[in-house]
Amino acid sequence: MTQTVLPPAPTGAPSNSGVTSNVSGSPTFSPLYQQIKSLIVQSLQSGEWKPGELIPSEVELAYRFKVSQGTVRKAIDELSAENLVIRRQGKGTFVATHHEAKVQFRFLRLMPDNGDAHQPENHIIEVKRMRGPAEVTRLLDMKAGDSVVYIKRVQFFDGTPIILEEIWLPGSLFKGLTVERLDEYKGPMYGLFEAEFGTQMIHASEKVRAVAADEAASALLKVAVGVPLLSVDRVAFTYGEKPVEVRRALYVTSQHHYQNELS
Amino acid sequence: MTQTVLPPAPTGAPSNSGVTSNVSGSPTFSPLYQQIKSLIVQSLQSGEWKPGELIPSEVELAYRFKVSQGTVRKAIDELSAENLVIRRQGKGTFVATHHEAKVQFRFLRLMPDNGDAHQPENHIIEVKRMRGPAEVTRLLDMKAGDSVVYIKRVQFFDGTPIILEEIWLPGSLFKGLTVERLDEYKGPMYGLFEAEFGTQMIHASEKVRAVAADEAASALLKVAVGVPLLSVDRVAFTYGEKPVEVRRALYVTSQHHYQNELS
DNA sequence: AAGTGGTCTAGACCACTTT
DNA sequence: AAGTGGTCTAGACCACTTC
Repeated sequence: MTQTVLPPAPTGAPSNSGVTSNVSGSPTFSPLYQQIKSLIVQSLQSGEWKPGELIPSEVELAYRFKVSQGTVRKAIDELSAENLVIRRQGKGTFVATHHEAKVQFRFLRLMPDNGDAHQPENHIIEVKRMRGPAEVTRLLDMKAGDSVVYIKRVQFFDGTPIILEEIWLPGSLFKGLTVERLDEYKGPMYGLFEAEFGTQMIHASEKVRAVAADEAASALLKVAVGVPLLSVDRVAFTYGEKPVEVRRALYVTSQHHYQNELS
Repeated sequence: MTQTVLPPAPTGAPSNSGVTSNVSGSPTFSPLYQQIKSLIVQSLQSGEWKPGELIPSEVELAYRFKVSQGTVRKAIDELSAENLVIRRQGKGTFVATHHEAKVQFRFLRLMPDNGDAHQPENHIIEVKRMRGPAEVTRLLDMKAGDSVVYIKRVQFFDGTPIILEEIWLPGSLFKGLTVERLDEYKGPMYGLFEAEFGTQMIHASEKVRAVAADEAASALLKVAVGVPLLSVDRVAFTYGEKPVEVRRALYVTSQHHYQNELS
């Protein structure tokens, strides 16, 4: 410990060549890794790397953005924590996709009280284009009266109707969406949205209440009028916190429950 | 870029002096920062640093554990992500406490449909010690028939009864818990558990259903029999994934909702 | 053997808070 | 000025996957 080697060439503050220079005192300061993160999100959003695909390695991204691998790593770490990408040691980093069981559990919290979860069976009741109701267009950040796609469906578990859903989507983003398209598609609806319409749902906000079954719900869910149902109002978002789906669901919770982890 | 400075003294693989040596091929391998994390959790659990208090700085912990500051940083980063500690730039890292609004929202997801959340008013109905029901002792990892503390209470928001709860706690951990103790305590119940009984709730798992109000719920929540109520069955855990509370709550959701973020 | 992400170190400077 | 966490770099080796 007596040696006092000459200090290495001072690296210190990064030069930030290639990315917005972080001048001290700059009002719009943001850390380099956040800027890198934004650039990666832009590439995800633009479709440069599609769901399920491999994105460039950390070394390659570091070279592209002219930053250190550690900075790229921190950016990807956060994207991984937000479930936008999935890291696999030895293989690389992949764009998250709804064609995976894990992801589907994140967006459907309904579990059977005992036994394992099965794939639900979809019965589309109605698909139509319409002027969006005021509340829907407000939640979707659209102009009043803008066109939306409306979907009504029932989901069966083991032959029993459990979920009744109404869904509203921006008409501009889901032009070719028909009942046939929905019927022929196997797997989760968000998988269809991702594969056929290039819209990736990355997070959602839900309001849950207990309500009584009305005549319509009673008929479709095969329960008596007045039976308690779980009402789940969802707004789902794609990249950039842009709302792209409004959904109102009713769950029969006599044999199922909504599972939630508080942490 | 032409200079090729002589390489710095090879540091390379860490010697790991002071902590379990990570011999390659060891069957019980775990990264250094995970071991550090466990040691920090032990200190939290033992009460060496109490809720709300400052823990030692990264530099100090690095010296204590004989690892680099970066390794301590990664350990604390994860603890911060898990809400066990809170980092404050310039000040230090603090042990998370239930005496904070933020934490309370994490454990009570009920929000008014419009307007701001107010502090609820507690009305304790009953507190007693009893032999734990089979399902309760099972969920709490206790032996059948072990002693538990039972609490029944109603919570009022703006003078209206909204929540009816039954709570079961291990008798051994909550010896002096009485109705007076609960009545005189202002603030969230988990704050009392933390301050008076040294038990810190760090996460919980909930099963949510819609049920019909029975006679008892009807009387206490001032709603008609049969009205749909949100049923929330919770198991709460302290350090080390140890279950220490079972709670069954009924929420009136005509003016409130259970808020949940899917991400 | 080569490439990927995962861990660990060492050192510099920045932003923020307190003394 | 001193101490804290926050950012950034550079380089090493490890664990895992594929060729």
